Amino acid sequence: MPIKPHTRITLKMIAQKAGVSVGTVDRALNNRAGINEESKQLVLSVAKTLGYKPNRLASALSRKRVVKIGMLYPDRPTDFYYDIDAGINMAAEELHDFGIMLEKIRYSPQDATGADTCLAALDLQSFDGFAVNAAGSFETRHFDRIAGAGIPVITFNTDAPESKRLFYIGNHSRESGRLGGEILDMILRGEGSVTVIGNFAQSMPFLERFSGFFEYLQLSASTLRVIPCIECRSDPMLAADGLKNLLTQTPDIRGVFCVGHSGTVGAINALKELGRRDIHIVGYDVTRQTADALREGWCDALLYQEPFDQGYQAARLLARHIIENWTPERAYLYLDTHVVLRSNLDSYLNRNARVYGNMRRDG
Amino acid sequence: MPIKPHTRITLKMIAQKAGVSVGTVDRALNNRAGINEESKQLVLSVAKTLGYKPNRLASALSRKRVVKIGMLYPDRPTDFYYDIDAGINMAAEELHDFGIMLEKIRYSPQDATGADTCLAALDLQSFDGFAVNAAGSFETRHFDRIAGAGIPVITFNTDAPESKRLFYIGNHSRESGRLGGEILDMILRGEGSVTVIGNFAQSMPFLERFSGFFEYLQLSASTLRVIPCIECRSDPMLAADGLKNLLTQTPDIRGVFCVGHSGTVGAINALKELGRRDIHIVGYDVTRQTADALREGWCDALLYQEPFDQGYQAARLLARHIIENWTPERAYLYLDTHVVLRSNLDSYLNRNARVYGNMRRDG
DNA sequence: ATGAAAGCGCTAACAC
DNA sequence: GTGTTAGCGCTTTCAT
Repeated sequence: MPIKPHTRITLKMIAQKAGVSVGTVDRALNNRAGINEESKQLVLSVAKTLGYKPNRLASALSRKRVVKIGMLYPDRPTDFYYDIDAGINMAAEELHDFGIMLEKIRYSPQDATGADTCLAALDLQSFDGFAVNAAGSFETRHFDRIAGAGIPVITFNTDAPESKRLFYIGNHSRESGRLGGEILDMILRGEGSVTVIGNFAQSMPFLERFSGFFEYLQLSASTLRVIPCIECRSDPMLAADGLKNLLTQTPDIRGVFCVGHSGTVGAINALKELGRRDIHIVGYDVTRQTADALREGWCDALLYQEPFDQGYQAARLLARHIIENWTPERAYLYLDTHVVLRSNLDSYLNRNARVYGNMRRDG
Repeated sequence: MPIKPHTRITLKMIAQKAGVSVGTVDRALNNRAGINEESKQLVLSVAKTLGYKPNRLASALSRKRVVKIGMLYPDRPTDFYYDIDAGINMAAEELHDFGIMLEKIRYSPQDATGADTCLAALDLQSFDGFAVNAAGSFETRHFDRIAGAGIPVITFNTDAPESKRLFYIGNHSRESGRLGGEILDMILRGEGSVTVIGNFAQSMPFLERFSGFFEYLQLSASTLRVIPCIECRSDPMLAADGLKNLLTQTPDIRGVFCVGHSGTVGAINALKELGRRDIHIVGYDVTRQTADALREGWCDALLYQEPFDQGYQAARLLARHIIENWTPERAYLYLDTHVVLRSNLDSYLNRNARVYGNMRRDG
C-alpha cells in the first residue's frame, strides 16, 4: 500500500493564491452574504483556474446543522412498501455519515385523514425537506403549504404534478401501460378479446397505466377487442368476482391486463379457481403471490416498478437538493419499468438482498 | 413516528466511557497492532453497547493514503463501453471525495497481447485493487498473479470464474439466454423453426446465453425447431451473410436469437435487405442501430445488460472492499437483464443521462 | 501498550 | 467586509 500525498485543491490554496482568507473564499464559493463583488469574482476566478472541486465530506463533517428529511409514504400494502422501505433504509445508512437524517412518516392510505393528521402533528419547521409518496387520497394542498413555506417537497412513486412539488422520481405509468398492451398483444397476436382490471378510483397511476394500455392498442392498430373493464378498488376479491362474472358473459376473453397488484392477485385467483390456464394475465408487481403464479403459469408477465430504487433515489436526490442545491433539469425522473417473465423471475425475488443488501455495512 | 435525536456515537465517547484514549479505541476498532487483548475487548464491548457506527467520512478525510483502483476494460465496441465508461465516471466522482482514485486502463480485445502489454507496463505496486472486464482473449493468469501478490481483483461484465478474482458483478448470462428463449417462444407460440446467431469463439458469456436459450426450450418443452446456428465472430457482415444463406436453404425460419450485439445488428441488416418483416429477432444491447430497428419493427425484443450499472457498481464495490474490508456473501453479484420492447425503448435510450446524468454535480 | 496532539477540508461563530 | 479560529470524527505520528 503506497503512501501518496493527496493533491487536492483546497480552500486554503485558493485563499493563498487570491490573497484573501479561507473565510472569504468560503463566502464567495457558497454565495454567502458579507462579501463584496470584487473579492467574490477574484476568488471565483482563482478557484476556476485552479480547478477547485468542493469536498462534500469535509463540508458535511464540519456542518453543525443536522439535515432532517421526512419520508412520507403509506404503511401498506406491506408487500409493496417493504421494498421501498428497504431502499430508504439503504439511503438512510449512506446519508447518515453526511449528517443527513431520514425520518419515516407512514400514513394509512385508506384513511382519508391519515396523512393529514400525520402532517398536522409534525413540527414542520424542524424538517429540511420532504419526499412524499402521494398515493391514495392524499391532499396535495398539504404539501403545497409546506413547499410554500420554503421547505422543498419532492414526490416519488406516485406524483402530484399539479402541486408545488419540486420534482418527481418514479415510473412512467403510461409507458408501463403501453408495455402491458404490447406484451399482451404479443402473446395473443391480436386474436380475441381482453379486459382490464382497474383500480381507477384509488389514484392516478392506475388510470395512466390504463390509458397507456389503450394507447398501445390504438397506435399499433391491434385487432384485440377490449371488453369493458372491472373496477377492483384495491380488493383482490372484487377483482376475482368481477372477472369470473365477466367470463360467464363473455367467454371469448383471452387476456387480462391488471393495472395494479391487487387486481393481479384477484385475476390470478379467479383463473386458478376456474382452472383456466388458457387466459393470459399481464399484471403488476413481484410479490410472493404473483411470483408463484408466474412460476406456475397462471400469469404470463409482471411489470415491476423497482420499488427499492424509488425509495433509495428519492432520499438521495432530495438530500442532494438540500445540501448541494442541485435540481434536475427536468421535473420528471423516470425509472424503468421492468418486464418480469418466468425466466428472469428469480433475479427479481430478493434482488435487493442479492446486491444491495450485501452492500450494507457489516455492523 | 418517533423523533430520533441525531446522536452520533464517536470514538471520543467510547474512549471516555471505557476510560481509555481515542488512540486505543481506534486501535481496537480497526484491528491495529499495539494494544493488549483486555483493553481491546473492553473497548469493543463498550462500542457495541453504545451502538457505535464508524463515520466513513471522517475516516476518509483523515486518511493520508490515496487509494488507487485500476479499472481494466476493452476500448471497443465503443457503443457498448460508452455506458460502462459513464458508470465508471460516475463512481469516480462519488469516490473522489473519499480519497479513492479510479484509473482507467483500456485494452484492445482483438489484440491478444493488448491486455497483457497493458498489465506488464503497469506499476502494479501502486494499485490497491483492480476491477477487470475479462472479455476477449484476456489471459486470466495475469490477474491471478496480481491477486497472488495480495492485490484484490474483481471481475465485472465478463467473469473469469476459474481465476483468483474475489467476486464477480454483472449479468447472469444463462438466465438471459433463457429469457431470450422464452420471449421468442412467446412470440412464435412454438410454431416454426428458429436459429441462433452465435459468437462463441469470442467468450464465455455468449456460450452461456446460447445454453440458456436451449435450456428454456428444453424445460418448457417448446415445439420450436432449432436450426444449426451461425457463427459471426463479432462481425455483423458474417452474421448477415450467414442468415441470408440459411434462409435460402431453410425458408421456414420464423425467429432468430442473437447472442450478442454484432449478431443482432447483422441479423437486422439481413432482414431489412430481404424485406422480411415476418421473421422475429430477439437480440442484445440497446444501441442506435438496434434501437432504430426495434422501433421500426425489424426486431422484436432486446435484452439489455445495464452496462452503466456494471461499471458503477464494480468500482463502488471494489472500493468498499478495500476501504471497509467488506466482501459479498456470494462471489456472484448478478444484475438484472432487462427486456426492452418498443414501448419501453425510450426509457433505455439515454437512460443514464436522464437520471444518473442529472445526479452529477454541476461543476 | 497507551496517550496526546496535529491535522484532513470545510463551516460557522466571532472579532475586528 | 474580512480575517481568525475552533471544531466535525477520525487517522497517524510521536511521546511516554
